[in-house]
Amino acid sequence: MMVPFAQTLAARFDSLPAQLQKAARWIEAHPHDVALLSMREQAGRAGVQPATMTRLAQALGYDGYDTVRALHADALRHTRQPGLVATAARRNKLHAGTHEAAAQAMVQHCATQVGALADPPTLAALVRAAALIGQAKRVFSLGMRSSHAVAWHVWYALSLISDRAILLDGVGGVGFDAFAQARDTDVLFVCGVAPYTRAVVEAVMQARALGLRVVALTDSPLSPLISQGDPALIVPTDSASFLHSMAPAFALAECLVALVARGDDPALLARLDGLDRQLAAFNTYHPSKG
Amino acid sequence: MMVPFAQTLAARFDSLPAQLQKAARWIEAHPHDVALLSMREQAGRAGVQPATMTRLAQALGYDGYDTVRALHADALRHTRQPGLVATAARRNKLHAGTHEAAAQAMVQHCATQVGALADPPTLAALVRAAALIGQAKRVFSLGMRSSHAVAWHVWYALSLISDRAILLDGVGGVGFDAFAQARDTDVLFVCGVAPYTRAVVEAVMQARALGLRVVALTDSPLSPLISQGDPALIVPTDSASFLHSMAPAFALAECLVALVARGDDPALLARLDGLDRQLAAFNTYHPSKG
DNA sequence: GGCGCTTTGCAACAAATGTTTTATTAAATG
DNA sequence: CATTTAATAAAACATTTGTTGCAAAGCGCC
Repeated sequence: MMVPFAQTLAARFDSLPAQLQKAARWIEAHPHDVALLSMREQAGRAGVQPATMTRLAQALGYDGYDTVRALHADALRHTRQPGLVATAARRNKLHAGTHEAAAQAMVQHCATQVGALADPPTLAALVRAAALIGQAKRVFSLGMRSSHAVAWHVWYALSLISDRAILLDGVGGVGFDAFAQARDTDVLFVCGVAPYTRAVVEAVMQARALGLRVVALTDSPLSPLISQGDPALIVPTDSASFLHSMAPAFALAECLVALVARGDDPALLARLDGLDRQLAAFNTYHPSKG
Repeated sequence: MMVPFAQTLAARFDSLPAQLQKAARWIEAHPHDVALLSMREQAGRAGVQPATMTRLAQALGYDGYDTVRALHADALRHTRQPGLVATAARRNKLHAGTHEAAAQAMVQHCATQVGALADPPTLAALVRAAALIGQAKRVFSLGMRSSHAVAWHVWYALSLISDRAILLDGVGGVGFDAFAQARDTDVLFVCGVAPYTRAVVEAVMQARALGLRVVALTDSPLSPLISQGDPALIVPTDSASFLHSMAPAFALAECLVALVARGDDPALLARLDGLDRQLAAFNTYHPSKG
C-alpha cells in the first residue's frame, strides 16, 4: 500500500517531538487501521493522547486527522484490484491524460473484469446454466435496453447450433406472447442489469409461474431476475467511463453458449461442417475488397 | 471479498421491505465503502434514510449498523491483493477435463484476448475512431449476423449520449434506405467478421461513394470493410470453442463509445444526471421481487 | 370502506468523534 | 538559578455519529 502520507511522514519524522513520533510509528506499522478505526481508538492503541494524532496531522501539513484517514481510505479502496490502476500506470509509456491513456485504461479495466469471471462460483454457475440450457426443449432469450445485445447474441448463437432458441423481444423477436406456448421443459435465459426493466422482471415471474427454469445473467446476487434454485451468472458492470459496461456480460454469455455447444450432440457436427464450409468459401461473399 | 454478511443478506433479501432492499443493494454493490464511510454518508449515497441502514442491520439479526461495518472492516483488512496468488491457487483446484475446467479455459482465453487489445496500434485506432465519431453529424451503425449485437449496442449506447445515432438494420433499424439522406459529414460504424456478409460490404462501398468516413471493427487488416485512410479496429475472433468469439469486438466497441462520450459535451452531464437519478431510484422499476 | 398491521419519514436523543483551549510539565537558554 | 520556550496532558468544545421514538402513510384482509 502506497500512501503519499508515508512519504511526507518519512521526510519530517526525525524533526518531530517524541509523542508525535510515537504516534507516527504506530500509523506506519498499522496503515490499514488508520481508515478503519476511530482516531481515539488509534490513539489508545498507540499509547498516545487523542490530541497528539491531530497535532501530528497538522505538523505534517494536513488540515486534521480526517484528511489523513481519508488518504488511507482511498489507498484501501484502490489496493484491491492491483491489475487496474497499478498495471496501467506501470506499463504506461503514454503520457497521462492523453486519449490513448484513457483508452488503455478502459481496455485494461475491461480485461481485468473479464478475467475476474474465472472464479469458482461463477464457473460453477456457468456449468449449471449450460447443463440446464443443454437439456431444455426450447430456450427463450430475453433482455432489453443495455442487455438486449447480449440476449440477441445468445439467441443468435443458439440458433446456429440448434433450432430451439426463441428471442423474446418486442422489436426483432416474437414478443412476450410466445410465453403462451411455454412449458416447464423450456428454459428462460434472461439478461438484465440495474435499473431493471419492469417488463423483464415481470416476464421472469411469469416464467417461474409457468414452471420454467430461469438462467439469469445479471449484475448482483440480489437482482430481482434471479430465481431461487436456478443458476445465476453475476457480472460486474462498472466501467472506467460513466456508461456501465456490458462487455463482461457479453463475454460470459458467449462462454455459456460455447459450453452448451460443447455437449456431444451428433447433429451438431453436421451443422458445424456446414459452417466451416461456409467460412472456407467466404470468398464468394466478398469477391473483391473494392 | 467474502463477507459473511453477504450470505445472511442473500438469504433474507427477498423478505425485506422495499427501502431495506434498496439499502441492501447499495451495500452489496459497494462493500468496500461500508467500513470506510459513515453510515449517514452511505445512506445518502444509497438514496435512503439513515434510519433505514440501522433497521436493515437489525432486520438481519445484528445489533446495529456498527456490527455490519465491523464485519466489512475485517474483510477489508484480510483481503490483501487476491489477484495473483489466489487465482493461481484456485486454478489448480479444478480437475482437468471437467466442465469447470473447460469453462475456465474459455473465460481466461477471452480475458487474454481482451487484454491484448491494449496494444498501441489498436489504441491509436480507437482514439482516431472516437474523434471521427465525435465530430460526425450523424453516425450510422451497421452489423449483421454475429456482428449485429455489436452494432446494435453501439447504436444504443450512442443514443444514450446523443441523438445522432442511426441503426442500419433490416429488422430493428431503418434499413439501408437511410443512406439516401447520408452526407459526407456523417460517419459509418461497421462491424463484421469473416465470412463477410455481402450486403454489409456493399453498404460500406456505398458509404465511401457518398463521401462518408468509415470506422470498421473487423477481424483482419485485410478485411473488405476497411477503408483506406479511415481507422480500422482489428480484433481476434478465435475462441476455445468452435464458434468464433465476438466478445473482444464487443468490448472494443464499448470502449469506443466510452471514448466518444468522454468529449466535454455540456449537454452530456444533464443526460448522465438523469441516468444516475434513474439508477438511484430504480426501486420504482421493480417494486418487489415477488 | 374500515381496521389491523407493517413500513416509512422525520425529528430528537445520547454517545462518541475530532478539535481546540487551557493548564501543567519538561527542557533549554541566559 | 531564573526564565522563557516547547511539549505534553487534561478537559471542554462543537459536530457528527448511530439509534430510537413517534406520527403519517401504505397495504392487505375481513
